[in-house]
Amino acid sequence: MDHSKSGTSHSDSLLFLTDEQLRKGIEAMFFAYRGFTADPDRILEGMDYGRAHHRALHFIHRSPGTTVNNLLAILGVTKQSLNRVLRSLIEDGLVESRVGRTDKRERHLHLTTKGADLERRLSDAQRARMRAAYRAAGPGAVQGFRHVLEAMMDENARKQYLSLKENTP
Amino acid sequence: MDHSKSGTSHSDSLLFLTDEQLRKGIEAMFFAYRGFTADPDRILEGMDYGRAHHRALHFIHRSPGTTVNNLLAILGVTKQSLNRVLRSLIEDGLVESRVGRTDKRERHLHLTTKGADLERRLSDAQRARMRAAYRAAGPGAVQGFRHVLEAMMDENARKQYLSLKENTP
DNA sequence: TTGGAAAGTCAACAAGGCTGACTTAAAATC
DNA sequence: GATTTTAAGTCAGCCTTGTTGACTTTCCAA
Repeated sequence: MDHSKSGTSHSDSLLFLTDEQLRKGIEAMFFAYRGFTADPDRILEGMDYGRAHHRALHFIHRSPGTTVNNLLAILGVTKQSLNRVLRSLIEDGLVESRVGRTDKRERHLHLTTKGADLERRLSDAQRARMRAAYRAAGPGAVQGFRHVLEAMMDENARKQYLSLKENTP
Repeated sequence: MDHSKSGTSHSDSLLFLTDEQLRKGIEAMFFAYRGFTADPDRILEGMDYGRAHHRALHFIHRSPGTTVNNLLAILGVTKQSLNRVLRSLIEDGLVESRVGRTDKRERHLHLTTKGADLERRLSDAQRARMRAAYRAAGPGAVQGFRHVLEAMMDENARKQYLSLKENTP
């Protein structure tokens, strides 16, 4: 517990961090995450879908042809939990599940036109908020934001995050 | 949709942001939030408590004597949802509910010694991760991180965030 | 040919959200 | 002083999204 005079804003390279500063960061994460999910949540309410469906659509869009196992690892949920979500998306014709060519046990997931449409609505909203936040915070802030978030991830998640293709910062 | 040459990292003041860059930010939020909640979740698993209890403990610790209505506004959940959480915390002797002096309808919430102990365990873990992330990202990153998160909040949440006392950045 | 991996399914449960309806006590207003 | 409004609490029931555990089918690989 290092209580350094409470409220000193030294940004020297030794980086003294008071409990106050750290708590502010923690609370910022809490409130910001609510904003981060608010727009997609609003779009999805009324449809039969929720945040879990959004996440599936996002990562299938991002990595077309990904396998179920792959998606499982990225989302960090159980097979049964993902299956419930995936089943409804496939039944409703938003996602297509193709039997693997080389390994026929695998299913490769793709968005249909309908699925891509919804994904676009959701990600447009989310990108718009992100863009506004970046603009408001200024050019320097963007790098710092990403660096702190990356350092906050679990080792495993960071590897997955970095290995998602098109990774040109 | 502005596709500017894909992957150019201009940090000029006009701040051209490609969809790729924005998507990376979105995914960073997703993976980082998992890390952010991982340690408290681990501590709480096995106890009868969850993330909702953690949040209540955090904000009661942060604003001792806060009323139920106040907490409701900060957490952004319904009375019934918060009540379930609060009830178990009070029954187990982690939180004390005191009748208001001036307005006897109000209940003012305080942590007991036992409640403060658990809160400390949880926030120590969360602060340790935050501190490590800040250190890894370097001095400049901290400001950027906070600025972007603040700009990402809903108007309402931002006001609540800023009005939480001891706000010395 | 057999063992193990990928996918899918059924059942049951828990946490933590929600709505709606209603009570009690006390403050505020008319 | 009577009435209305506010703060808190409660009961019942529902939904989403997570969990375990058990089991099947298909198919690759040793």
